Amino acid sequence: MAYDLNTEEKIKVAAAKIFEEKGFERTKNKDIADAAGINPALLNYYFRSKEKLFDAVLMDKIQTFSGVLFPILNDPNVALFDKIDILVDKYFKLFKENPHLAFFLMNELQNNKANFTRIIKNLPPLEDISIVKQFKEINPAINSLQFMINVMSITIFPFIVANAISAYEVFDNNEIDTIFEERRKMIPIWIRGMLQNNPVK
Amino acid sequence: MAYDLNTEEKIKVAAAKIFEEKGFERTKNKDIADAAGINPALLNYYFRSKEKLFDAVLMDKIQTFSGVLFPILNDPNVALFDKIDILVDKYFKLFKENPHLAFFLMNELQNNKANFTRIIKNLPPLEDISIVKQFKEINPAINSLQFMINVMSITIFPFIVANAISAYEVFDNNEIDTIFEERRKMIPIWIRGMLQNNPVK
DNA sequence: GTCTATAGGCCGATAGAC
DNA sequence: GTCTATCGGCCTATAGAC
Repeated sequence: MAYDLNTEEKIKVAAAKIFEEKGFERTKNKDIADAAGINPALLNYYFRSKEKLFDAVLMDKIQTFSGVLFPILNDPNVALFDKIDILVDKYFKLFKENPHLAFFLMNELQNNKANFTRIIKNLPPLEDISIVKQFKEINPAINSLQFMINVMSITIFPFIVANAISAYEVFDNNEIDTIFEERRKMIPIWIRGMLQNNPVK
Repeated sequence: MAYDLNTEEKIKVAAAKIFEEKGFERTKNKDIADAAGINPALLNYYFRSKEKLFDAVLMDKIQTFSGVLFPILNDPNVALFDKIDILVDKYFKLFKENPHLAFFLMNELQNNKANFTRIIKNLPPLEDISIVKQFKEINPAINSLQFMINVMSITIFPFIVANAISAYEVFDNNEIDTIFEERRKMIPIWIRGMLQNNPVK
């Protein structure tokens, strides 16, 4: 915890960490207060309620996640496999710094539909997004959406599982790093492989 | 709710459904009692505590999930791509019947480490599992674990997300069915494509 | 702004009647 | 076995002193 934060910022930083690890219900105001080194009553003083604090934190996290995603996917000046390369690279950095982020957002996507609905409804239609057009150029017969699903799946899902099982000591940290480092390099190649081998459905 | 169940079974069936949808904390004893059509006190009479009821339900669900997985992956009489084909097919059926199952288990993998540790520690070593050997036969240079991760990722992750976003009405149910039906057919082909295109790391 | 004290609600568990 | 009534703990929120 940095010492130059004001009380409001301390609360938000601590809350972000603990909500991400434990979710809304299992996080108690006292947990946040202890982590922030403040009195629990201050949480209500600054944020009115636990729920409003949570919403503020959630919005930040959604922004962090999608701020990585959309600018890359929708930049027509970046070629398809460069896009995938950059996307994978950025998500690997993001999840390394925020190991619970993917899991947390997955959870909230399920629990907290109101907050996500607004965001999803504001996205441009799929067929207008640059990467979707690029998939179609390479192979007009394929379903671009399926490839987007595949890229996201093989990028994000392993982080969710790896983080969940990290406490089980099936692999040590070095092994996990090696596995992910290899994935970072291979995912664009795997996607290429999927595309080449793809007949009309 | 079937009418020929005894009270204990009614409670467990109702609990399985609601715990799967909402998780442990957000599920109240009263929710289960209402769904089962019984008095909330009976939950404690039969299962002693909410937590013990949850554990009983969780064990069943882990059994359902892994009961699909391991017999297929470890059967040396089934060829590699037949394995993948069967695996994908079975999981698609399972998740269609239990839309929240993958999400629920993902969650508990994170929250409920004690219950999973025992199970994971009892698995055979990776290199002894039939499908891992078969990956190595096809291409000795590849890392089989990575392909297992890829198969599980592109199979399971889309169900987690699709279910979570189903309330958002981005796609209607027919579209979602079509997308998943295509995935069911394509996943083995995609995996083949990944393998062919894979140099030594 | 920050603290202590406590109100007030919710919920799991149990006692005890039937 | 099943019900009603209630206890007791936990936790969020707030009143009020400093």
